[in-house]
Amino acid sequence: MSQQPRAEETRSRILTAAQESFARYGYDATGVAEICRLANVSKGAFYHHFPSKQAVFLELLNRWLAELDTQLETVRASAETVPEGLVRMAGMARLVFQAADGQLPIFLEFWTKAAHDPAVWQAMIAHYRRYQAFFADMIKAGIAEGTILPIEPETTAQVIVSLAVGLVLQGLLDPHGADWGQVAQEGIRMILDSIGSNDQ
Amino acid sequence: MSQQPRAEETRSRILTAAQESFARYGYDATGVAEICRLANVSKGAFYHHFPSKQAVFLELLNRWLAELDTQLETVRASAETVPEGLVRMAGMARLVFQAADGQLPIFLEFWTKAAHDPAVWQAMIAHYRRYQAFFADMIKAGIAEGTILPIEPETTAQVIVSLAVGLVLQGLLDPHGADWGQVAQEGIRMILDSIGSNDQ
DNA sequence: AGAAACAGACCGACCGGTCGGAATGATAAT
DNA sequence: ATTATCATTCCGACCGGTCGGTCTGTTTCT
Repeated sequence: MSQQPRAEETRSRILTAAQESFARYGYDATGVAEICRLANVSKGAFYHHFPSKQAVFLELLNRWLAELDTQLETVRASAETVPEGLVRMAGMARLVFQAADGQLPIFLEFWTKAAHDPAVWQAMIAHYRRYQAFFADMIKAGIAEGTILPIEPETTAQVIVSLAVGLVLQGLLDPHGADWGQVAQEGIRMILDSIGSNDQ
Repeated sequence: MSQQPRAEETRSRILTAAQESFARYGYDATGVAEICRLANVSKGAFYHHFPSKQAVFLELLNRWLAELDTQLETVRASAETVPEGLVRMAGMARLVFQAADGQLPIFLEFWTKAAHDPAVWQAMIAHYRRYQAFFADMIKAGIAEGTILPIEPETTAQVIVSLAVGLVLQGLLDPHGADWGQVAQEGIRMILDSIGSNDQ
């Protein structure tokens, strides 16, 4: 696709600029011209690398989801027991809220677009269902290892994902309204309190 | 404001049309002309009743939040104990998900706009903080009546609101992916399982 | 040379909002 | 009862500006 080395760098600058602008102003409020200005790139270069503004958006979405994938998988692999893994993921939330300072709003853009745009929806739903399955698998593993009571894994997974999604949305709207990292910890603690077995 | 009876009806038709179109296509993708077409109203009439497209949006937001207010208050008043009230609210979710079929997407529009538009943000945050306080008060009442353990009411309230927000967002993205009403029930059940006292 | 990468003027569509005036209907003077 | 008056309500052509995307080159590398 890119045969000259500097092409890849241009491509990357476009993606970075788009991500920042989408996060700050929203997808619709961000013009292609504005992305080009931030990236120090001409419109010709933009449309040389991407067929449309939406294509940039979709690539950002896929990168975002892919990274979330690997992060979750890494934590799961590094935890001894399932409850410990869940608690550690909640702890990860703290990092997400501070590190991804200006990055979080784009999550909202993804979700909004998914609600109206079939192409975005398909990209989103595919990953999303995997998250449900990911947590359901964790619960099952917890039941198998005896650290979690034999409840319905799917429903519990949906509760956990709901909690996570809601936390992100609230952290977005009211970043300083609470210590969202701590709320995440507490939420997971409550859930584990309810579904965890005593003999661990 | 409206001195002739038919004016009020026109105003109402505009609001209804805008709500449907915002929900279906999103705020930005909805043109004023489209709203007028749906409402069988001219552009002149539109701008006679509203100063801008955003004003319509804000009025819809305030109506939406006000109704949520009264609904929550009604349930709280009708419940004997705090845990019972919370469970009943979770049960309400079922109605929300089916009745507000096409209405839910507008919730996402509200949130997205709040993230970028100061005017929308202020309207949103005011109500939103009241919800946090509302649930925190419920928890406090529960502690006072002895049905809930003496934990931090604010954090618990934030967990509950997170769960609620996350449920709505997931119901939006994947309406048939789960029985979201039941997930709501189960989520609340877990939380109560963790924070409820045994002597009730 | 020749393909890939880039530049930026340009285009047509669209959109929020304006404006001058036409219908409507209540009120009051005749 | 009829007409004159007048604010309210509504109409829709129109405007200024923006935006995504195209196109015709020019530059940069192999």
